[in-house]
Amino acid sequence: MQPRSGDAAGAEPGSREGLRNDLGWALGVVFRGYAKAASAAFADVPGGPRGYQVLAAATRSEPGSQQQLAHHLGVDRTVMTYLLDDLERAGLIERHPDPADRRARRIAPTERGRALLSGLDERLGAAEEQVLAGLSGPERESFRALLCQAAGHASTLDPGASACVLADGADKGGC
Amino acid sequence: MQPRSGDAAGAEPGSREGLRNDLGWALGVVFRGYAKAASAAFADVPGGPRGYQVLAAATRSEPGSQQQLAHHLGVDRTVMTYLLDDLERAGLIERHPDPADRRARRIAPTERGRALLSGLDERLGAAEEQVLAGLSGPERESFRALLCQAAGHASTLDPGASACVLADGADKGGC
DNA sequence: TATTGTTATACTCTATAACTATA
DNA sequence: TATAGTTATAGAGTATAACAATA
Repeated sequence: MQPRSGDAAGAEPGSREGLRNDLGWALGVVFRGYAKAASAAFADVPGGPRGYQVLAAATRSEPGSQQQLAHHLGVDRTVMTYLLDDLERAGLIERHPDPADRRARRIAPTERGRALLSGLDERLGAAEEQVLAGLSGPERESFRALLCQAAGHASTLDPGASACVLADGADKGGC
Repeated sequence: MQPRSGDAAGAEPGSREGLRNDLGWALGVVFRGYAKAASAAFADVPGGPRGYQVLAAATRSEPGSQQQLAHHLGVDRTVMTYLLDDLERAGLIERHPDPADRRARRIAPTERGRALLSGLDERLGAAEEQVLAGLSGPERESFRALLCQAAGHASTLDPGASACVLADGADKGGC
């Protein structure tokens, strides 16, 4: 099996151009790898990885309205409703009407939600290590920093910028 | 509008832990940004960004069988069939039976496919710049290198490794 | 029997539109 | 009138299973 493709045509002279393409390929590989690892790690959490993200945002920062949080996580507001339904049904978060604007709702973690979250952080760490396994310690830090820098810039371009709302006073986006 | 969330609870002391989470968030932001930009750039290409990736692989490297290419791009083999159907219908690629294994098919670009591809590369460059806008020139190169390193490692872990098949003799995965 | 590619089907995820309540 | 959230519906994308041809 596996015919060992070294026999056929092979790379062409113009393969330098082909390398540029690899940003998209590499981004896809890493993203899918992370999504897969995170989904496995959070299999028992309602909503999976995004359920975790919502719980973390509700616990550790000021998530704002449902819509702001949805935008921050890159999901539709209707999806956020389903996500919060599941988390609330599981007793992990609660929706409180915002006194300032009674149309909006503020998301708060329950005691159970807070307790669960601390355990989940360890699992996330393992999943991240799996994705960054090809990098050394210093390389991982560089990669994290550059990735967050790019992401912060991209998210601030978005109108109604999400990151600014979540990270009080932090000017670097979500990082 | 926009109540300026600086008034409420704010970040908690334990926000250091929250930062670890941002790898997933940043990865999502950058990936979605890239996907969006690439989809817009390749709106008229059958299959969008992945149609481009297939066309590029068929033209500039040895894509192997449909299944190998599908694995490399992280899609199901059935999806690859639909993708190739569209590209073939548009006259961009052709499927030739593999003489060595007549179950398999080798994908080859048509003249029209080759001509289209060179024009698409420019569009891709613009899309990439958009995603990396938050990074300086040297930072972009570092980011590319680290990302490809991580992706290369991740894809070689996969059994039936995809990158090795595509990159003749290249030991660094697809990069 | 196992594998490549295809097809048909079912499922998941996401987006669209219509509705309630507040502003 | 416009907006936050909800709900129902439709759509895109994806995976599962069964099939034909070949190994």
